[in-house]
Amino acid sequence: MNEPHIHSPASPNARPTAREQIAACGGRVTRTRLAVLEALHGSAHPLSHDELGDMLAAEAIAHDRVTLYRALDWLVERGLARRIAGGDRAWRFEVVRGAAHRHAHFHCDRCGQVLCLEQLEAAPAAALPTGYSVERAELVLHGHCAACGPEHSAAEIR
Amino acid sequence: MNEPHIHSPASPNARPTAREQIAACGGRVTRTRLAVLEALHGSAHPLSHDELGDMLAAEAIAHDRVTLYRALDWLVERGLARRIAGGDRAWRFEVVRGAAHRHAHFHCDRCGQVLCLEQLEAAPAAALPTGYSVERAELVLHGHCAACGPEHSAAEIR
DNA sequence: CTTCTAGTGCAACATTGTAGCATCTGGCGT
DNA sequence: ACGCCAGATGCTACAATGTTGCACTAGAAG
Repeated sequence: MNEPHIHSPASPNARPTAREQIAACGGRVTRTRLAVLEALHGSAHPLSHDELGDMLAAEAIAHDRVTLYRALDWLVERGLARRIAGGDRAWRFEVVRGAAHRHAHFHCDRCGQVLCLEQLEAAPAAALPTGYSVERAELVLHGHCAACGPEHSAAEIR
Repeated sequence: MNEPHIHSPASPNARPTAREQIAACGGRVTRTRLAVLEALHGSAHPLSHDELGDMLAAEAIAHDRVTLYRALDWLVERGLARRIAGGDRAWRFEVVRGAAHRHAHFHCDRCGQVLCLEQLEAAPAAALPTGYSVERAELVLHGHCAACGPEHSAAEIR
């Protein structure tokens, strides 16, 4: 585990660029990693593989699903991104903004959209049997987003 | 764990048997549903599809993965069972014991075991954007269980 | 510019879950 | 007890998501 707090020499207080973040982790700066990290930085909500794949395809960058998987794995492993398990069995990814900042997520069961709930902190450990150790907590609220409506069956959506 | 087998059709206050539960939902009492529901009732922790499949195979009941999927879907749909998303992309299932009783779960990232944390209620809604509605909250703690050890890499453990 | 190896791309595979359809059977009426 | 038939089952085939192995490409260091 290392410190991704390497700032650009010119602007020590600014958020490091994607390029700087990648280099600071000892990895090569490749178009795939760059594009993925920038896409995550630019998105208001966590992105699925599929969404990222579409974005990269639009930029004619990644021509392979596997490359994307590996780039994401690398980002997660280096602490630059975080993996979130949605209700379906597809991962979502978001950038890690603050070191210890963990927030809950909202998953729309209708359209699959995932939203960050910055205000809601995932409450950590309660009474666990001895020998158990908690590394992280994931709090996911399920329901319907505004676009999908509270209850009326909007069959035409999606 | 706490299975008081005191369920006769004549005692309306006791917990209904699996057979009664199924019949009460308007479904046919088949060996698959019966075996699945009883397996869930008898288990201290949520069971994965795989585990259930093995149990049914041992009893020579379900000869098909699909049948098991459908039986579980039916139980969930009728409110007799509940589906939990683990860290991997396999569902776990547990019986619904009390109508509104929702508890958190612990997922061992090493062996995949899931544990119920009865004391820990999944804290519901916080500030959500207008138009969003929450149906349920899932709180999952991730870490290592006692068998897998807190940090030493026990490579021989699955 | 050359070299070394991390990263990429491809193909094949693994796991988990669904769809369609023929067959069987639990519960019902007779 | 008998037969009916929609609901359940058991196939096979398929879909979605993620992983592994290996040959090839291209960052970046010298």
